[in-house]
Amino acid sequence: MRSNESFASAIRLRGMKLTRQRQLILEVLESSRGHPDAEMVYAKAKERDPRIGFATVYRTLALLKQLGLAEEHNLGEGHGHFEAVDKTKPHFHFTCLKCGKVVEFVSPQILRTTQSLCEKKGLLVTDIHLHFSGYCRHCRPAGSECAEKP
Amino acid sequence: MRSNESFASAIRLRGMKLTRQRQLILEVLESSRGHPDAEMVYAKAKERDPRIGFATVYRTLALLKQLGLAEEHNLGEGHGHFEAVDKTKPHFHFTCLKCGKVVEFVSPQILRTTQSLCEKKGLLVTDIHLHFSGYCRHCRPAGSECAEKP
DNA sequence: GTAAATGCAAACCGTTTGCTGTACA
DNA sequence: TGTACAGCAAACGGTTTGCATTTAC
Repeated sequence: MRSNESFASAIRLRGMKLTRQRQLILEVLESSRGHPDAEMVYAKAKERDPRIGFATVYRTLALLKQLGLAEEHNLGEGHGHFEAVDKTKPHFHFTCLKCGKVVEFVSPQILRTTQSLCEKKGLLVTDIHLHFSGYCRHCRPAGSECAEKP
Repeated sequence: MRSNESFASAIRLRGMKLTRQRQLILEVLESSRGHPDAEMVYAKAKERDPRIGFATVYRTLALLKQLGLAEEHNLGEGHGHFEAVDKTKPHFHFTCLKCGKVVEFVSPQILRTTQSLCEKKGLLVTDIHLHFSGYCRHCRPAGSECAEKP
């Protein structure tokens, strides 16, 4: 909940209001371990505020994205998945095409390479969405050429 | 149109039929320079076959994806964009958040890093979707910290 | 008190599906 | 000629919007 104060100040800075629902949705997102979609956020929020509506969830998720407190990812399901941002830990996602498992990755090297590409082309990169898909250790067809190291 | 024969054989191998519409949609995709969405593909196809329908476009794009002849990308617009695959040239996309321009990237280093991550975790990667967003050279706010090299 | 946000339902938009007629093999 | 496909329109699912009401400030 440490981001609650920064949320409050960012909101007030813009002349917006810190409502019960907005706080709730941020809390739901921060306490979610995985990558909930809007429906899951709605369901979890509804447990604590049965009167909350879908529109509020979507509007608040959009607001959190704008404020840099949440990220939306396309994990290959055709709809958005959300995640509270921890700026100290940028990471990427792998989705198994068979079992649907999502694995998170950290790769400082990819961040570095991206930064260097950005500099070369004069681009200011604000977001990196790197999404792998394929087959995880357990769903991989036997004899596939990607060797597993012990 | 060099992929037409491989398209024909791939199709026949599966007991499917090589229709006028399927050939047309592949040709439209191959002759498109950018990253058309389904609607743009439909519009271009319709110029040459006014009776073609949306369903055929979607079904054929899905087929081309399955056969590895087309890729679908999320370029941050909330709907799919398509591209004919040139297997010799895997690349990534940057979208400018202000002017919408899409820049293509090649980075063997990122491919290598990805491959190495894949090996370490025992994952078989079949697809890499790397999408940057931010501001291009012309839309970048002045004084932004990402230095441009001459 | 007043501007902004909520909740509801309807609209929206990209995509998929069921069905009947058409055309490839 | 038989089977897969096309075209149409209706359904679908996720998301957005308009509007009356509520709420934070």
